[in-house]
Amino acid sequence: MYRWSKLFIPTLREAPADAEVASHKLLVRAGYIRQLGAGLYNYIFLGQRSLNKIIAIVREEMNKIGQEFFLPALLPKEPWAESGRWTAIGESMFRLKDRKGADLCLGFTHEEIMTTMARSELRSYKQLPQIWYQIQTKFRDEPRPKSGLLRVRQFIMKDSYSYDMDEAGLDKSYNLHDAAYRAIFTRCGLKFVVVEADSGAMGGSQSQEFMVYSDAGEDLIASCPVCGYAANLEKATSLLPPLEEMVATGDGKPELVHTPGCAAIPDVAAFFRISPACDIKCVAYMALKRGAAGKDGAKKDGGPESWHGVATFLRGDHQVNETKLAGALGAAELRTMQAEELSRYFNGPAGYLGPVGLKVDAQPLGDGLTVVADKALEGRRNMVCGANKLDYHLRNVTPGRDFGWTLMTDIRSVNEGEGCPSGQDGKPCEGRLVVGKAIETGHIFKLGDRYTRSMGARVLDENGREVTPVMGCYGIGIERILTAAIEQSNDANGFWLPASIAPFTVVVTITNVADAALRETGEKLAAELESAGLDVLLDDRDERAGVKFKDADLVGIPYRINVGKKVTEGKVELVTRARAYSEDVALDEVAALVKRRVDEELLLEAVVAK
RNA sequence: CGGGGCGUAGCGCAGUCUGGUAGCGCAUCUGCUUUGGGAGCAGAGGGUCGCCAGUUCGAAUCUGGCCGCCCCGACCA
Repeated sequence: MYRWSKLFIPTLREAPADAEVASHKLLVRAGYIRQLGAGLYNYIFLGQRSLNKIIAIVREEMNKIGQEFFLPALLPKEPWAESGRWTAIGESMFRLKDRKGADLCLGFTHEEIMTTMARSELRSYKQLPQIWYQIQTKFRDEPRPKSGLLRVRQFIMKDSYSYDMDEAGLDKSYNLHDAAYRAIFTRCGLKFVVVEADSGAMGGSQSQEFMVYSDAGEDLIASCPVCGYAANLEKATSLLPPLEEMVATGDGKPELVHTPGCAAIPDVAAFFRISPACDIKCVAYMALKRGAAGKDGAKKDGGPESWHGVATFLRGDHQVNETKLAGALGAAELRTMQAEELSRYFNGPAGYLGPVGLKVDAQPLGDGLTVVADKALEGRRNMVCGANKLDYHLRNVTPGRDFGWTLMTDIRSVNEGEGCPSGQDGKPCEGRLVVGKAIETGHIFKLGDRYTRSMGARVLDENGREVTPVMGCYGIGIERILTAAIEQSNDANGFWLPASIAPFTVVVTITNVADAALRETGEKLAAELESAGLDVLLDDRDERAGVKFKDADLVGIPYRINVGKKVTEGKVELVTRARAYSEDVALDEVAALVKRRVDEELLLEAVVAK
């Protein structure tokens, strides 16, 4: 039995000044964590205990579908060079050299490393499918660690990898993970949503994220309250209401209009008395192309890097989504054009850039200018755009007739209030999208043969022919489960965790340890609760009752039993932290009652999980 | 990487502008009193003022450099 008086639970009355989000403040105040450096945290007793409970749930559910491995975190360069990611993953990877000067890195993820196993060991279709997972530390040199445990440089991840003979097999492995993840997050008491996610520039056909709504989150989700459609903003699409086009003037061909001082979209819209939706804006980028590895992994270091000019054109009231854009281009990185680059690719000044008269590359990321037109410009007519000339715009501009592009695709972010893109039987959903912030706690991913092919994994099928297995990868951020749970359940006094992941399920508070009778009763009750199978913390500190109540409210334990004056009447107080609800219970019934409540909670989660 | 802020005792902060040898609250330790919502009284301990260099008789304070941490941004010209 754990006695608070003997433990190191350094609670703080005040939050550290540099903590912003609730979970960060409370994790520190409750004595779960202490900061070591930017994005680096020490996990102390209560924190480690809670993480271990989360890990136990993850492990239990994962063991139903896969096998646990444990790979090194210190990794040689070679597998990464084969896949092309030694260069493709830029500065996010921690790199180091050993005493012989050989390149190593700290594990960022483990597709390559798992696949070295797969290719050297898997030979026959009879051995597939395989699902291998590990629960292990990951290292990422984030540009900006932030928000306590939400974005850190070292964290624990459950990562799994599936190997199947074909797409149908991959579908099965993927669906097994989908179900396992739903069970895990449900058992951890999270109110989560599953959203369509960006599958990235590296290919892959499908991916889903498991999200917990929270203002502390870094992702934006578009969702439809009517049909349940939900997608990361990096992926979401929407239906746009039809627009009234401008009436053509003159001969209907592009016409130069003097628009002095109208560099910004609102000025242009006001000048022409039009909605910004009838304006075409230009956002110019430089895109980084990194050489990928050859198909057989022959090119060990990938090709050279090069920057290419990209002009994007979209509606004046729309925003570029750089994830979509990078995906469409196959670019590793994007940055906005500098002044000198603008003058190299365009004749006109910023604020008056337009698509008419540009020399457009036929292939993306060639030697000239890649032009990407947003899909929402398709079918539009008589729009306004910059004339590539100071203080001049063009009107009567019709996409396709008056200018061309390298590619036309969806590169914009959807906005709240736009129409839901889903529908059934040809009938569109009538819902309007809402956008909310969320924490990503899990991500599952169909990779296809991206790694198995580049690394040369092959097995023989039933007919003795060599085939490249297809792969999926699946991740869960362990600390993020804890963080998200705290974000969704806290108040000014502290937080409460679901019994399944709380460091203790019940704290027995002896209100006055100077009273021998109370102390004895508390000890006996704690022992009774423990033998009922509950994780009990006995608060036997020689502190005033108020101090112990405050601490108990702070540290995330869902139930508290106060052993106080009413013991003489054979009663104790049961406090349910989530509802701040207090009830008197007979001393000889309280252990059974708490046990029943906890079991009901766990059972409910288990049922929902199925 | 760009911008902003901060760095003084375990935590939260004042002192810096105007240079004179460091303080407050909480926490900690001792004693007494107290014991149902972060107690009271009395006493005590604890700080290379982020680091380095400079200016000065004298630097937490002024100057320069560096380091660290936090926040915003790294998308609409």
